Amino acid sequence: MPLSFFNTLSGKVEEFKPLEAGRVRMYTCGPTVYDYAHIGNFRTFVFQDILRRHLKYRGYQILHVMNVTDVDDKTIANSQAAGVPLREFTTRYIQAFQADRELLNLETPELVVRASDHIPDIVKVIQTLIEKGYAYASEGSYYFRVQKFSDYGKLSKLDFSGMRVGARVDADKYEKDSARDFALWKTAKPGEPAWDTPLGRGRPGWHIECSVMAMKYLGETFDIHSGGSDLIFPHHENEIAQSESATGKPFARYWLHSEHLIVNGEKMSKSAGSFYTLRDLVAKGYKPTAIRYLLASVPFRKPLNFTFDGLRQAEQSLDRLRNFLYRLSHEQFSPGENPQLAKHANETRAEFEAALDDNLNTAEALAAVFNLVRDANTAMDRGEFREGDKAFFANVLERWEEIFAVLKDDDYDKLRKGGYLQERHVAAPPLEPERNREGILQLGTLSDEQIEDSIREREQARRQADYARADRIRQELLEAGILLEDTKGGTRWKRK
RNA sequence: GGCGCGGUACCCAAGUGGUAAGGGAGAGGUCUGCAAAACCUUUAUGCGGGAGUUCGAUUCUCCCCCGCGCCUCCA
Repeated sequence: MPLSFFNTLSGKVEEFKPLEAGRVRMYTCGPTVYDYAHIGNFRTFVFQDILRRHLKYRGYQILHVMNVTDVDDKTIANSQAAGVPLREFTTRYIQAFQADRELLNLETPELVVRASDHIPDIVKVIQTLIEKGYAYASEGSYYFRVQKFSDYGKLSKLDFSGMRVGARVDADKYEKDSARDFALWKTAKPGEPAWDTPLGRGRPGWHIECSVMAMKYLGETFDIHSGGSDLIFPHHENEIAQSESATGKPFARYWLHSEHLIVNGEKMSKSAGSFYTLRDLVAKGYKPTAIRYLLASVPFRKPLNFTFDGLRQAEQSLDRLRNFLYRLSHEQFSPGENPQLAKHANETRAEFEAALDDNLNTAEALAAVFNLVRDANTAMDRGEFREGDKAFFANVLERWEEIFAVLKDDDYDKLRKGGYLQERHVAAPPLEPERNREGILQLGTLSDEQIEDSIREREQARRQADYARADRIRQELLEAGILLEDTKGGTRWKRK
């Protein structure tokens, strides 16, 4: 099957063919930076990351633009509440967002652009819309006249003919000719940030920034646009209306939307205590790579029910893969090659590639690799694995990792460098008094040297057949979050 | 009410008109000083419910039930 995606616009899985051979122009809706992003947001961002990684894997050169909404009602309200100027306030959250992205191994798009840096571009497009009769002014604000755009509703499949106006009454309703019209430009309100422009003093509406920035960097027609399913209406519908009215050309060709993450079967909510940021989960001791694994493991078109049990399962699954990787790199095998294994390795690569081509079926891509791992482990246990097979397996896993980016166990280093571990000085469970006094057995605080010292101590005890002491050391380390495994090649340790 | 996404074993989850991938968890076993890891065996005559089409449906059609989302704040 050729590379195919479910396109919201057509409602079908379609073969993907970019406008320009070998090149993909892609726009993704990024965060509104009024607070830390939550794991529901990251579900979408992980999906977008898998998307861009797979496109790269398939040899496309990518130009990926992600916006940051840094001027809207929420950013203004929160910055004012914090007593910090808007620009400074949003910059803080952009930095926090980038730090979270790095923890989750999300690649940085070629361009990350801020709405507030594009005011003149926005004004120009609004002026075009006014000239073409799609926009009108009212009390200092400008609105898009939805009725003028006959294709309105083609993305969301909403039928507006004869539909009564929704129960929710917008504050701007009486300024608009029609309740469905939406703001392109909002006139300045006292005390709010505003720009002096030919349109008057004010700020952009929400939707226009994406139309403007996407077209500025990607052209009037580009390949892929994506975001969470809640953006289909009104945000993306309005982007299409504005952009296509301004240019007379199709806007984005493929629209990809990820389904939402829910928590314990319900929408995340602060009042229900089910609202989690990445930091919240890290503070609870979960690894970012396990979180990425969980978010990536469910195909993007399926709602993902987040539970802590599910997160623990993800950790276990990931450990299985990492354990195999460890065996692969640390065990010695007899010389030669096992042709059957090499064949299986190559087949596995074809399988996970085909799975991803099929609308990014990550679950199937995972299954292919687990099947290979099981068979390789079996071969290793039976002595049928050969030194020459290593390369095939390493290659398959490396290729797989280009997409999933979860195998490298560098969470601890990244968390420490990012200052995340400061929140993790949790008191260790009861331990031997003299060790506890040293203060070195707190969770996540043992250095590699300290761990290796303890392991040497235990090795000595084992040689002397003092298993009680050896087991005690192992238990202490375990309580400090360090797991030991005695392998043929010596004792291996890892951070739980 | 309209539109959309789902409902597969204890949990997560793939998938197909021809008889259910994979992961986690549990149980038994092998290995190990013991663990851990790994391996082997085992856990859905069943795929929300009902009717229909068919030689045959979990997979197609219709109706119904349930969960989630959207219907101008929302990834």
